[in-house]
Amino acid sequence: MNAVNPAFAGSHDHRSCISHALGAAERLCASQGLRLTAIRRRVLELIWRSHRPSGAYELLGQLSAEGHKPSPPTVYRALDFLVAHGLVHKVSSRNAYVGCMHAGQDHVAQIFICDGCSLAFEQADGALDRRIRRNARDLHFHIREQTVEIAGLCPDCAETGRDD
Amino acid sequence: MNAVNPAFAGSHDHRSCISHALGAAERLCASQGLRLTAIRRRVLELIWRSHRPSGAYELLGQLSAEGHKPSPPTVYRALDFLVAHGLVHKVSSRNAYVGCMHAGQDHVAQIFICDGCSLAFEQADGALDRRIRRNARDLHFHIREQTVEIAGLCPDCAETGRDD
DNA sequence: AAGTTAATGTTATACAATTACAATGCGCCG
DNA sequence: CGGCGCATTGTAATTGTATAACATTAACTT
Repeated sequence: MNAVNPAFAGSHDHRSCISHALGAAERLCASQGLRLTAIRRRVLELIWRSHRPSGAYELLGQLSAEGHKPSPPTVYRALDFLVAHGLVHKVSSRNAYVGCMHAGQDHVAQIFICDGCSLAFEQADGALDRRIRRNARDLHFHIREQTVEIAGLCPDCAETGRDD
Repeated sequence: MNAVNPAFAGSHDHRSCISHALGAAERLCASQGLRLTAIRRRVLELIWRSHRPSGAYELLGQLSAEGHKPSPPTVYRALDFLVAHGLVHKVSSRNAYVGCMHAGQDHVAQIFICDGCSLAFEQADGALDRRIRRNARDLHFHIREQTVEIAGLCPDCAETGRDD
């Protein structure tokens, strides 16, 4: 797993990232009877423009630039939908949103975010998840959600000395 | 480690929590040549009033109530100081701050936060930390900071069915 | 005492998120 | 077809969170 790292690895065919993500979203919505409406789809596409987490108002700005001019609740509702159905992850430490690389796969994600270039990479280490669940069990704590975010420097930025 | 859970365990002598935290802060500042100024100390005390993460504007309100009337940057600067020196942890998933239970002990914390009563409990599982560090190393990622937050229900709230 | 740096004060603003309510679209059933 | 019910979107206002930029004060150094 995680043999190659699409986000941190040198270059990758990002077009296929996008189409893969959109395809997965469509399949997931179809299979679960969910509606991937125009805004939801558009927000998902915008988020997938890159592997950098997007802020809600950044997305709002991009939608406005297209003439669409939605207001905050519209964007937040789309984001809520996408997050709720596992198509997008919220990056709490940045108040931003990034496309999920394992949509529809039932996983717990850990997200690495580079302080230099802002690229994010998602990992799904089951052993890590289990360790956290075990710790919770020992505390008699019932987990609803895990937030695991690791900030630092990606290989590129570490090498070139970029640090913010 | 973590034999007893001061936050989730039934009652505990919170007065000693506070004095322990303040004492640790004073010792740490003394030993590192840092200045635990009046606001910084006051903010730390306010944070330690409970084991529930406090929002910056909540602290601001409490300071105002005491006649102190600081403005946001003042509080954020105090918080930045406390976080930077490991006296307080930021709980990103809640935009709030909670006292660190292992100040000066060089650890990586995982924070459990109850959706029911908002109590937070800090754990420092070294094995978990090492696992994350190992994953990072495999990705050639240089960690600056880990954010590990687990939301759910504490033993009490799980039992009484409180869920928000 | 003057110079230097850290800390705080002040004003304004940027960014993030939600509340409350209105309007619209869409499926379904009679 | 027409109308009911529900999900979705639109709109306006507000609340909450955080920072920028610059002025002032306090403390430490020589």
